[in-house]
Amino acid sequence: MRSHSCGDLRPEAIEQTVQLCGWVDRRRDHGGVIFIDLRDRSGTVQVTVDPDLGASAFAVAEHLRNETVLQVSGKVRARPAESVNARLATGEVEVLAGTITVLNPLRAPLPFPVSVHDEESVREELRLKHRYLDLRRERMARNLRLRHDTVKAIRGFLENEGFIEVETPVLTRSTPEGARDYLVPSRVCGGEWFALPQSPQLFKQLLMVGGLERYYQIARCFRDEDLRADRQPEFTQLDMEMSFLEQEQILDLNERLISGIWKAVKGVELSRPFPRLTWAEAMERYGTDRPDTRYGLELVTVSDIVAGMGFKVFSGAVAAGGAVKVLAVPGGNEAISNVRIKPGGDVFSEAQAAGAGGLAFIRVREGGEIDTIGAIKDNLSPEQKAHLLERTGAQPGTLLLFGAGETATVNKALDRVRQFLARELGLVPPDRENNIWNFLWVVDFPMFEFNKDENRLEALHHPFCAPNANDLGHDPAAWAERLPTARAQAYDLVLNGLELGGGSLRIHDSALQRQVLQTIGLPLAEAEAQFGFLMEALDLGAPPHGGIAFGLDRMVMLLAGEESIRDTIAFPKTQQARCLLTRAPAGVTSKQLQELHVASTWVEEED
RNA sequence: GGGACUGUAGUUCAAUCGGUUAGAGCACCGCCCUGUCACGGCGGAAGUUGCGGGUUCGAGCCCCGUCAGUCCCGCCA
Repeated sequence: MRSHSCGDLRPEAIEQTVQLCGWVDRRRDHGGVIFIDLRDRSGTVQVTVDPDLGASAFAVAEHLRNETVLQVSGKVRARPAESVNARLATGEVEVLAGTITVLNPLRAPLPFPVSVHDEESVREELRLKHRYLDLRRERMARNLRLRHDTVKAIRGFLENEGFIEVETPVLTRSTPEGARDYLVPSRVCGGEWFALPQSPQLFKQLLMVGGLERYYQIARCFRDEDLRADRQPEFTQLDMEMSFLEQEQILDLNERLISGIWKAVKGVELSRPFPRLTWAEAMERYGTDRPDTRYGLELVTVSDIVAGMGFKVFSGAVAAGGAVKVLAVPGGNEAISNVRIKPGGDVFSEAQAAGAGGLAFIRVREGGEIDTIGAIKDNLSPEQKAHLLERTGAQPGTLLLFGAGETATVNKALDRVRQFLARELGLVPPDRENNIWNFLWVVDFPMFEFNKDENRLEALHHPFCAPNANDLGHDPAAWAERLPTARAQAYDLVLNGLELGGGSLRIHDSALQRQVLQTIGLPLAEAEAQFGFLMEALDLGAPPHGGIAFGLDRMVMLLAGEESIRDTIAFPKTQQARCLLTRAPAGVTSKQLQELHVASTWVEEED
């Protein structure tokens, strides 16, 4: 319901007749004046009851509870300028009402305050149960408008770049790699199942084979995994794919896209090109493939310095093929007490949560003297000490935190400690409105990583990424041998330590595609059964192509300064993947199950 | 699957060491008020302290279980 005359509510529209609709804001009511919120404009209009109506203002207001839906017809009239309280922006005009019609009275008390100016926090459970009320509040209305502005900027930019938007199926086939699928039983093909897409990956590649050189889609994706503040079972991706472009061209285009979004939505001018970091360098210096570069505290590897020393925690880690790395904290001697680093302390707990046994530490004093446990101090030669201080750039007052063990564990622990300390030491801007935008491309990911549980390689991104041509070589006979250690032509866009999106150039050679699928342990027969249609398409004139996908919910979350993507989604689900509003998921009738050839599963589980 | 936090009136919160009849703001209801804009004044109603059990002379508070929400680990090509 919209006021068709809202556009007339400007100061110059004095004495003009208008009709408007909105919600009563009774918290701002006085007996003689009714305040109406026009939610779509975030504006408030004052309505004065015309005495000619024959009813007293109080008699009218009596029927108007907060959030009553009204239609008002009357004349716009000017307010005395001196009585306008601009700070509250309650409207520079008011309407002298000729008629006031209640379009919908409030038939039940409000479950929680809805006034658009009320920023009081409400339990999220309640907000989700009555999401339509929550959406009336200023915060959610603002976030949804911002989301709209973001999508509008995306569509505008890609339109200019020659992209066209194509929809891909939501009912598709289940594929073995990746997250758990949401499954949909087929009634017509009894016993067979659709899966909801985890991403439109294969379809967008097929669109490239179809000759659409530049595709995009605001695509809904589904993954049946456990939820987080930034993970919903259904979420939205900006999905893109391009033919004939090389990695640099794709990165450049996407930098311009992102800059365009930030300019349109935040009015921020981003500096380009965005910095690049190889995956190997990111892991080495930050211990993570999505480093937050808003602060320093970089990790330094000292394995070579401490190898063979008498302190077995260090030398043992190196001997076992692991690493010893240091997080140097300037001023850490002052800021971080021993208690916090030892078992039970908060810094210790961070490292432990990442799987580390603990943290060794050295405090650097005046004159390069060091303070640490005897086991380290007694086994450290003057040369080793000098090397350590030099490589870590330690100054008097610096605290050196050591991680030792398997490289992956050391990286994970020190990454966590680094992020924790950055917050503790106030290195991260605490304001929700993020005003530092450190974009970063991480490139040259490995094709695969080893999965210990399943004793096989698995694709780091997905098994359709093209390997680096130099790593692969030109001899197909050597592919099987060279692939496992090859780098991928893959890239992630990282913003302030969060993964905003990622993509790659794709394989357009069916033989190479088969080889990659085999490398991740998929037998040839199964690869054909699952992905035969892809390999066939690759053989029928597939152009070189590549693409990228951005998490739209996450992007909007960052733009809005929110900490959960739920606040960027109109109707999100709870951590149990339930919709509190519709109470989905829910049971169905046995007739429905029968038609779908699905056996009833209401069986009590053992133990 | 695991760890942590939260749950008190419609709502946001309080309630001392386990101790009398569980309080306050806003919302709601009634009366008054025609230039207010978080209007104001007077009055009122409103509670199975999420649910179940236990300890105790006595439980909102302690213990066990359970439900719901949130954060995190695992998981998320």
